[in-house]
Amino acid sequence: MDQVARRVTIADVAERAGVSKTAVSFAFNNPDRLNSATATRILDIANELGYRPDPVARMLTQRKTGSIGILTPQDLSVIFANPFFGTFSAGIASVSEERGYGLHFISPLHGSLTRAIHRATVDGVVAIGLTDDHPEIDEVRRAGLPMVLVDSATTGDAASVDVDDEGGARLAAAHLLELGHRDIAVLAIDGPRVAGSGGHGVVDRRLRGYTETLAEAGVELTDDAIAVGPATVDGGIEAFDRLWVAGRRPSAILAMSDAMAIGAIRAIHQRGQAVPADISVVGFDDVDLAASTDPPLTTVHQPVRGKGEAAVRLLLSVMEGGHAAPVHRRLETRLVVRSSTGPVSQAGRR
Amino acid sequence: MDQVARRVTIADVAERAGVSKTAVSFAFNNPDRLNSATATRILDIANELGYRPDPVARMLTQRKTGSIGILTPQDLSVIFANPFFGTFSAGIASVSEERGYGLHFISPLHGSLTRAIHRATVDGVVAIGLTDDHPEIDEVRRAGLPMVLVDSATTGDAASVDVDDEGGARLAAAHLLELGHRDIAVLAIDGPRVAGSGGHGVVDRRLRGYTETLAEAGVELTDDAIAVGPATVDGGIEAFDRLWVAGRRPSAILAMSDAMAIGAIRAIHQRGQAVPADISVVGFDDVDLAASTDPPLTTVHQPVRGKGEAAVRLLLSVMEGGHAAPVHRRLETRLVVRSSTGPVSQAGRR
DNA sequence: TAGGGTCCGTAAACCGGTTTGCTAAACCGG
DNA sequence: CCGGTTTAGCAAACCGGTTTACGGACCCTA
Repeated sequence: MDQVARRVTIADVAERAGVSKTAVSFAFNNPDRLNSATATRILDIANELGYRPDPVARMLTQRKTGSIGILTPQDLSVIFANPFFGTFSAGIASVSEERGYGLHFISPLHGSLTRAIHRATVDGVVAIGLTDDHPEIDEVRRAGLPMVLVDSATTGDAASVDVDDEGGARLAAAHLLELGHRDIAVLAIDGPRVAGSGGHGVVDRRLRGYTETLAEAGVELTDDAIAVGPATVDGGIEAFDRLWVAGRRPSAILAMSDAMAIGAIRAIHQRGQAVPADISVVGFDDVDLAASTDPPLTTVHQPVRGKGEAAVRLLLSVMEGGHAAPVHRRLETRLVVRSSTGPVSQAGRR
Repeated sequence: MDQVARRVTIADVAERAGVSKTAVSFAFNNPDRLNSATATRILDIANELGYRPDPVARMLTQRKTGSIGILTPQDLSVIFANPFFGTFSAGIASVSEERGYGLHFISPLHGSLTRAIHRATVDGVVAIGLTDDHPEIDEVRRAGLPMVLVDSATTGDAASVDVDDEGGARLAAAHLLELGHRDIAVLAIDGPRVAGSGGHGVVDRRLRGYTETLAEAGVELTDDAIAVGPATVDGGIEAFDRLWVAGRRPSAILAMSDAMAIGAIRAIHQRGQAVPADISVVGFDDVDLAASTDPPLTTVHQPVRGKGEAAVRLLLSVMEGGHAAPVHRRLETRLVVRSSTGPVSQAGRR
């Protein structure tokens, strides 16, 4: 027994059964082509030998992998820390599982998303948070992979699923204005390449919604009222703290994600302030737990799970049919008012 | 141009460059074997043609896929709804990304986990929540894949990572006893095959911790004080509601996951009761958001992210070295007391 | 000038399956 | 008994790469 346990191949089964490889292959994939007695005999022997067709070899000949990729421009270790992503993934999974596809997450390997793309064995890709100008998009395109963009900028020729970010942001800003707030700070999501004007699509759109709505009410949103961080609880804490130590004392916060909003609330409490008595906070996403936070979060609802489902459905239709023109879907957002926002406080306001 | 856009293969590049396939392969993987001028010329031509080595073909010859699998006995669409899993995945991702591995999620396809395992192209598997007696474990073993079990029953011959579930559960139960609670209900996690005594390892261990600790104080935990549901917010809501409509009015709840605990709190509020004034709630996991719920959750802390990291590290060491004896790691749990628990109320208790 | 090393490149085998003709035998009605 | 149709199974090509073994050219040394 000094022999290393080699994998059982189709040839082993064929030899043992006294038939050709073809016959074995047929027994598995096309039993009707064989005498049913032979087929079951082959299957029995295969089973006895513990033979399982090598999925990689199968992929190679069939030119399909049976799984779809989820492309993220940031490390999964940070993306997964955002509850938004869990819900989004649940949406993705629900339809891909139903359709028999596995899930493969593609994230930058050693800093290179391009490298990760070339290593990935998938039949199609859902790219989340990649803007059109990201060079990696071309990489996927050149690889000949069907793709749908989620939360990008929908100008391109690829199919896409988005939500009405700008509209949602406007609702959030308008809500705060209505409550009398004038000194408002923004907690923005930190993309991998946030600098520059053409940056992160979602961030841009939301920011535009905030800025314009405030501007229409005569309130200017200056750059130093915007703090940036990853879309996580810790990111929200740090972003708010940076504003605070810089001396800003806003009466309200517009956070671009619920995770950041929750972080902000935590940081606010740590500074001895109350929400919403001293500072109001509005989130974005309306994740599952937003209704259960202390205080329950006022936030912009987007159909997170539905977005994932729609993305995969669209991807599958691109993979199977191939539309003439790329489809762009835009889902609705709405404001959900809970208890983290309230009228601006008289006391302590300058 | 009626020609379908065929993928550019290594042969195309070779022909165009007037060299052999071998040379092209070397240019990519072993440039030193070639005259550097030739190598760059080949690379240039490859680039110009838009050639990318097919990852599947590469996998086949190299006998490795460059990605690790995460095996879950339940549909991802429900697993991902639990914030625990996001954090756990973040842990997994952080070390697998660092080591250059992609992530592939393996969940039951059309109800069959076995089928999913055979389709999966991975170099190793982290199985979460699979008990030793699950037949799928053998399937992985027979496929010759290195594997580590997380949250299973550590009796087997496979490497494993667990936490001290029973100890944590004891702390939770003891805490409630100390506060004077005697009428206590349990919200248990619903596994795919929860029935039977040999069922879900984690559930068993936690339940044992609850039961024995209560029993030592003379409090019996009867079957009708245990409600079962998926480890999600909705699962917690439904489980509590079932207890409620069955007429149970416990003064405290032991939930096996924070998501369920939060669901329970929501359901309790809906019934017009207060937490912890009327009913105390203890969770399990201590997810990121547990400190931010209303009220902040008293819960059993386990190092969720660390568990993911440890699992992958262990898996990689199995894949690379291959230990003589399987390693079993057990991480600590501890009770974090926040505000969802309080002394049993005098009023209204029978 | 023979012998021995590098350097550069190639042909062919190989990874483990699937699929496409093709053939030989059995079957079938007339 | 004969031509035509099924039925059952096979050999070989193929998917797209990697790797081994080999050989020619060139250089150096004794």
